[in-house]
Order: sequence, then structure tokens, then C-alpha cells
Amino acid sequence: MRLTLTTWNINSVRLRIELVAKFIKAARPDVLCLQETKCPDDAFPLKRFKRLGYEHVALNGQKGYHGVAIVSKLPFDTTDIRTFCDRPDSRHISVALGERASLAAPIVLHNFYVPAGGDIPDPSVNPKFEHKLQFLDEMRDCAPLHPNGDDRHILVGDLNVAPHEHDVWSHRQMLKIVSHTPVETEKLLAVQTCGRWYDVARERIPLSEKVYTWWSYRAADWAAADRGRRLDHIWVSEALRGTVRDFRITRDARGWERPSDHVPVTAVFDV
DNA sequence: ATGGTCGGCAACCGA
Repeated sequence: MRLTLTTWNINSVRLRIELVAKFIKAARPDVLCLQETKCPDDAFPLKRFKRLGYEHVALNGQKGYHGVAIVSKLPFDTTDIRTFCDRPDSRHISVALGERASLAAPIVLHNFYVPAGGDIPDPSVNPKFEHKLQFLDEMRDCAPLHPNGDDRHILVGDLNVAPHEHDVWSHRQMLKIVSHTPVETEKLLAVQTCGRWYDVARERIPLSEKVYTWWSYRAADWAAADRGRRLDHIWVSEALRGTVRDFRITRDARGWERPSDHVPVTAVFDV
């Protein structure tokens, strides 16, 4: 069975529901993971997704900030929400796809929205950066999050860290910019290593090649400047590593009318 | 070297 999975920081699902519909009609993912829905669960545009063929929805939203959702053509066996740093923020939701989705072996899917971390990369003066570092440490130490043995697990989301040199437009100029400081990139890679995760983008695209999924709203001409960062990720466990058939970043979406600053990132699996 | 733009929601906060 072919499974197409997309992750997208939509920056308000209600404001951009027509862009989501446009993407869905073109890409037809089986499962779509959204971040920054900025929408309480009772205001999520459920009916629109159902009309688009996505009957199964797992929500962890809150008013005004953050918020994650998984919308799917396939039914879930279970849904789970975790909290981090003892805060009520809506930054995680996971589902299991299994018997009800006619899968021979279950797949557990985690959808994350890691804190952005503010502007100053010093935890002693910037509580938002301190929170981000603590969040990454908790992800690393969260054993139930990480795959064991033959587990088929996927972790996606806006992880708000561009870990490698060519995940940013200028490694040298970004070293003191939140999202690419050494303390963050080391902590994100520690989550990856401790959890025995594989980064699908970098399994497919050499480390020497620039790859971005986000471009700032502040650029006069985002495409001409092309000062992007790779903040959105798809990680898989060892058991799924060999099942990846395609990987794409829908860069065009950054040029759509009233876009999100992030674009959809998609992986296709033979599961 | 600095400031540049968004969205939510109604003055700024978070990104």
C-alpha cells in the first residue's frame, strides 16, 4: 500500500483553508499534519476537510496560538496528546494507523510544533529560548516517543531548527540566529540520534545541497533573496527507512496568494 | 547595522 504524508505549518488553518484545499486537490496526501492551526478545536473547519475526503481528524488546538492537527483519509486506531515543559501549549498530537486503516503492521505518527524560541539565543536572558532548549531535551528523553526494534514510527512537524550547514542560506551568518545556533542544532540532532530516527530529506538529498521549507515574511522578494531555512522535517524509524519512494517540498506554495511562511513537505511510502 | 511582515485579536504577543 502506498502512503502519502504531508507536513505543513499553515499559520492559521481558518485563514488559509482555501490554500489547504488547493494543495490537497493537487497532491492528494493520505494524511496531512498541520501546525500553527491557531484555532480552538470547536472552530476547526471539520466540514471542509470532510468534503475534501478527509473524514478522520485528530485535533489539539488552542485559542490564538500554536495548535496541531492530523487530517486523514485513513481511520486512526488511537490518538494521543503529550505535553512538554509542564505547559498547556498545543504542540503535539500523535495517531496510530493500523487495523482500521488495513495496515498489516501499525504505523505511529507524531506531529510536533517545537517552540520558535524568540530572538535572543541566550537562555539566561530569553525565557522563550530556555523553553525551546528544555522542550528539545524533553523530546530527547521521552522514551515512549522513540521507536524500538521493528517499530514503524514517523515523526513530522515544524521543529523550528535547521540542523545542518546547508539547511540555511548562510551557515556563517546564521550561527547566532535562533533556529541555527550550535546549542539548538546539537539538541535537535541528539533527539534524532537518541531516538534512532532517520531524516528523510537528508536520506534523499545530499548534505551539500541547500534545502529550505521556510522563507521569512519580512523579505521584500522571498524568491529572489532565497534566504530560506529548513525548519520542517519528516523523520522515520529504521523499519520505514527503506520504504520511502518519494520526497518533495512544494516551494511553489510560498508564492501563492496570502501564503504561509512555511511550505508543504511530503513523503511517499510503500508500507 | 538595522529593520523589515505576518496572524490573532483587539494592545501587543508570538513567530
